[in-house]
Parts: sequence; C-alpha cells; structure tokens
Amino acid sequence: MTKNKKVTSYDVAREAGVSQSAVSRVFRPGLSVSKKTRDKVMLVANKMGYRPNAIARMLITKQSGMVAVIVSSRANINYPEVLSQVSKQLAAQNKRVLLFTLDDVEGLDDLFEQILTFQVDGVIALAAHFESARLAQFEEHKIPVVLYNRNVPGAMANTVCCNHELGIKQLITELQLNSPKNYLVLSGPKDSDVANERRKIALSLLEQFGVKNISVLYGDYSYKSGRDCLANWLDKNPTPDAVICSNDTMAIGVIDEARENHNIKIPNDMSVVGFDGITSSAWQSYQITTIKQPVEQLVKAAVGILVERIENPDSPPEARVLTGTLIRGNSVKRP
Amino acid sequence: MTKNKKVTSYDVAREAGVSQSAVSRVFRPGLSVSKKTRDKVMLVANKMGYRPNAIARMLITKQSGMVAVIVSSRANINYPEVLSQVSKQLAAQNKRVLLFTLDDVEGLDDLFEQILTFQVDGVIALAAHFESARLAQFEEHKIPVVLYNRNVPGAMANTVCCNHELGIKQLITELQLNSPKNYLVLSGPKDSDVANERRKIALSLLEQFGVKNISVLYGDYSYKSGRDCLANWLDKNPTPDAVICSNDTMAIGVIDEARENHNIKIPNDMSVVGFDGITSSAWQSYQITTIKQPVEQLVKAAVGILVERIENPDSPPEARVLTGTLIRGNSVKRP
DNA sequence: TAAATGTTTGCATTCGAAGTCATTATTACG
DNA sequence: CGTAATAATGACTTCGAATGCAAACATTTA
Repeated sequence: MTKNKKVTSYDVAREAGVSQSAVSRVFRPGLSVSKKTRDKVMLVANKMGYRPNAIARMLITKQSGMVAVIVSSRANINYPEVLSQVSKQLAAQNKRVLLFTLDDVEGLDDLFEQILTFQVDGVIALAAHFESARLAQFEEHKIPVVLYNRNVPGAMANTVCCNHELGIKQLITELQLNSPKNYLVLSGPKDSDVANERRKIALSLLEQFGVKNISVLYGDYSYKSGRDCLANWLDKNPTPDAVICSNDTMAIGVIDEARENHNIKIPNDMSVVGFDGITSSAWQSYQITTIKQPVEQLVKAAVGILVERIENPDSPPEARVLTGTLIRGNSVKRP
Repeated sequence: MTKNKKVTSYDVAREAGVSQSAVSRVFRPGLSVSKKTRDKVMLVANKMGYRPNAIARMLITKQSGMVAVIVSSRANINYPEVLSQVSKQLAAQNKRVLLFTLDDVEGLDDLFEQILTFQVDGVIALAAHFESARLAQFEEHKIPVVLYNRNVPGAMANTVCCNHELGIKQLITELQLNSPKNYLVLSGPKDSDVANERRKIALSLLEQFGVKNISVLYGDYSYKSGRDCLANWLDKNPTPDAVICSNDTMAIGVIDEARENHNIKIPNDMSVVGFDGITSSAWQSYQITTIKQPVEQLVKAAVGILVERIENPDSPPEARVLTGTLIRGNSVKRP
C-alpha cells in the first residue's frame, strides 16, 4: 500500500464508489452519513492511507486552527513551563501553536505581517510588549489577542495576570516583620511592562507601609544582572536590610553575589524576595521566599478567553486576575 | 482604509487595473513584472491593506513553510534555549515552527496523523523517542525528519548530536585525576535514548579506565530524582567518591542533598559531574563541572540538514556530531 | 525597416476539501 | 399501501493564490 503521491478525497471517493462529498462528510463530525457508506469510505481511506488535507480545509473554512504564540527571547519568567502548558491546553481545544519568537521590538512590524499572512485564529502574547496601537491593528483584522501576564487597566485588551498587588503585599508583609531600615528594589528592565508594574506596586506599597529608605536599581531579569547590580550597589553603599527582586532569577544572582563576594549571610544580614516561583527558586541553596504564579490556571484562563473570542468575536474584552501563592522560603529573616 | 472583509488578490487586481496573475507575481520574488505594474500594484495593495493568504499559497504550491517541532514534555536538557534557537534559525530560512508537545509515547500515533494533516515541510524532534518504524512512516510520506541530540548509528536517520563519547571521556579524565575508588552513575530514565547512551558510554569508559567499583542508579532527569537517588543510596551505602550524572539538573539535586542531609562537602568528600551546561550549572552555589552543549551550532546543523532535505529530498541521511566544551567548575576535587 | 529575440501580461486551470442545494432513498405512520 | 417526513447522496461551486501557456509588447540586431 505504499503510495508515492498524496491521496486526496477524490481518490478515496473513486475507489469507494461514492462522491467526494461523501468522503468529506465522513471526516467531518456530526454530518449525515449512512453507516454503510461511512464504513466503506473508512475502509478504503485506511487502506489508501488517506488523511484530510488541513490546508485545503483551512482555505475553505477560513479557520486555520492555529494560534500564534509570541515569545520574546528575553529570558524572563517561567517561560518553558508556560509554553508547554499553552501548547497542551490549545491542543485540548483542537488548536495548534504556531510559534513566533521576537528579538527586538523592531521585529514587531514584520511579525505582524507574518501573523496576518498565516490567517491564525488568534494570538497569545507571552512576555511581549504590545502598544495599544498594535492591539488596535489586530482588532481591525478581527484577530483576537490575549496578553499573558499583563494587566493593561485602561486598554480594551484580553489579559490574564496574576495578582501582583496582592502578591507583592504579601512579600512586603513578610519582610516587614523585621522592620528593615533600608530597602533595595531590583527592578527588571525599564521597557518591560511586567517589571514596571512590579516596581511601581512595590514602591507604592512600601510607601503605604511607611518605609522611608528605598533605592531602586534596574537589572535585565538575568542572574548576572542580579549579581552585578548588588555588587555595584555595595561598592558605595551599606548592605540593605531587604531586597525586593522583580523575578526569582535576579534574586538568585543577588544571593550568590552576597554570599560569595561580600560575606553577607542570607537571611540574617539581608533578606531577599523574588517573584514567579520558578523551579530553581525552591532549590536547597536558595529557598527563596517568592510568589508562585499559578501557571496552569493562568494558561487555562488565557486559552479559555481566546477560544471564547474566536467563537464569539463580539464579546467584550476580559481581564482575568488570578492569585499567586506565597512561598515562605528561607531568604527572609524571621523575627 | 478600515476594511472589514479580507482583501484578496482579485480585489487588488481590479482596483489596480491589472490581472490577478500580475498581483500574484508582484508578491512572488524573482518573477517577471515590469516596474510600472509592480509600483502600481504595491501602491494599491498597501492602500487596501492586502497581504497574500499563506494558506492559499500553501495549497497550490504544496509547501506549507511550516516545520513541525516535537517537544516531549519531559523536563530534560536546555530545552527553552534550544526551542528559541530553532525558531530563530528556521525563521532565517523563512520557515515557521508548528509546535507539538508530547506527553506520553501513546500520543505518538495521533501526533503523526496531525503532522501529516498539516502538510509540514519537515520535522525536528527534540528529545522525543522515535522508533525506526516511525521514521519509516515519515520517510514513506516523504517528510524529512531530523532528530536533535540523538545518535542512531544503524538507522537511516538525519541526526545532530554532541559528542557524548568525547565529552564523557573528558569528564571521567577530570574525575580520574584523583583516582576515586568507587563511582556512582546516575542515569536518566531507561526509556530515554540519550540517557541510555550516556550511561553506556560512561560505563564502557570507566571499564577502559580500569575502574572496578561502579554502581548505577536511575533517575528521571529531575532535581528531585537527583536528591532522592542519592538519599536512597546513602541509606545503605558509603559515600561514593565520584558521581556521574546524566544531566546537570540531577547533579544539582545530588549536590544539594549531599550538603543538606549528609554533611558531605563538594568536591572534597565527593566529586560530581553533570552534562548539558545549562545556565544554572554555572551558578555560584553549584559550579558544576560539565560538558556544555554547543546549542547554537547544533540547531544550526539541524536546521541546515532539514532545509537541505526539503529542497533535495533524495539526498542521503546525514549524522552530524559536534563537540561540546568541558566546563571546569568546582564540583570535582583537584589533586 | 524587418526579422529575431526577449519581456510582460492575462486567461484559464489547478490545488483539496467543504458546503449548498436539489434529488433520491429510507423510514414512519395513518 | 400510500403519503409525508426525514435521511442520505452527488453535482457543482467556492476559498485565494500560483502557474503553464499563448498573445501582446518591447528591444535588439542585421
């Protein structure tokens, strides 16, 4: 039965002595076909190794069954887990992931063209910075977009996000148990929406807590930037009592730098908190106090919203906020 | 210029006063179009917001421009980096990544159907176990497949792989400088090709080195399994002098367990080596001696082979082996 | 200037499945 | 058993771009 050429529905139809429409109906669920023809077609189809051509189906139905997932290569968050979840959850909705990685913001124009070209059913943006003008473009082309881990209060956007406000409040509450005198806030890059949000929330909450002595540094979410920022800071300043990092990776860098080059004991000399709850934050050597993002639920929400938008394009945008879990590690001094 | 309906090449043609073929030719590179019509068409196309429909193009050209990338959800290797590299390198070849994640081996049949359905130009398998029967199926359908990080000596398969033999030899050479008496080999899962290869090579090389006292344990590549395996072992056995782990993550687990629960000093009481060179293997607290995989070059090779096969389906299979870099960390005792 | 060569162009067809609609086979029921 | 209702079927058209082919046009050469 080794066929060289592709087998089409016509081939199967001819061989089975039915019409092409009949073959099509057999492979579409819920359409009226008699058991007799269904069996006949299935038999022949299997024998000939026929599979419906998804490309042709896409063309006629105008549904590609593909969702563009945009990932910026910036090594932020718990990206591998998120991506794998997204793929799994979309598969459960009978959709496929068409992956786009984004290096620099310049690439966005080109990427937009690409995405349109491929007629995707929707877009999920993981950790990519989208201006509202860009969102409007997608809107215009009736392509639903869900922003993951983003919260754009004013905008007409579908977003899922963990509750940064609450999470950071929990972290600061932990830190405050020792009434630290001076805080260091180690923010992610200035062009990252998430980093900016986390920093602003932290600063505003610290103010509410009545903390006076706060300094802000900017890293790039990487381990190295965590180390470098702390090293530079300690060059001219005393050891901070508490460091709030915009993500776990930088927190790990901060801890390593403190221990290695400055003989600072964590948590006794300095408390450190992170954010995200990545796998390595729980490793023995770090045990960071952090907020674990509810990745599975977040992704489920994102996919849910997207599918809803695809099926019902006129439903209004939705912002879903989920609550993370405080992980009490061993990086914050206990009173 | 806000259009509600999709703009097709016919719409542009009508508006520009040319034929649909002309529009098509303008958007295909290297086809004979006069500058005059090209400009005219481009102008109108931009004004109307026209983009060629990739789906329709795929149907007629029988080239989807998509490559299926199969990722098993097993949290092995440096997967996020690999995936992002793959996406980037394929983009450079004007190809897109259609992502498939694979939970269990049972899913492979269904996945195979899916991939055929989507008419992908080729397949790159990251860390998924492919039987040769499966490879034959793809072969039969003329879909080129490249296996990443796999070396199937006998099979007619396209593979890229880093030189495990050489790498492990380098690692053992490092360990041997101290003539350790007893070795522990912590292998990855038995159903992982890579794990099996690494374990076999390690055992065979140890024999060549004349090492007598070797024990083998099986983990699942995870941090926890590294910890658990060591803990179980130490329950009834003395501390090994050297531990060879099939990947860095387990090595990290081993180190944490040794330090935390058994008061073993690394590297003085016990040497540990890993494999892969993941980011965290270089973190201050671990500094694992390991072999860093040349991810970028591996991916470049994989994509290169795949593209070659796509353009020239009858070229024979190719196995490319690249050399990793020995990272001398601080997890092996110096003499 | 005519013939020969090379470039552009449009027409018509193609890719493979899905869906519309009219027709025919089947079943249900009085 | 006849008729109405329903189910099953096939002929035909559609989706949107690409391409072989022949005609139209432009350019070179003798």
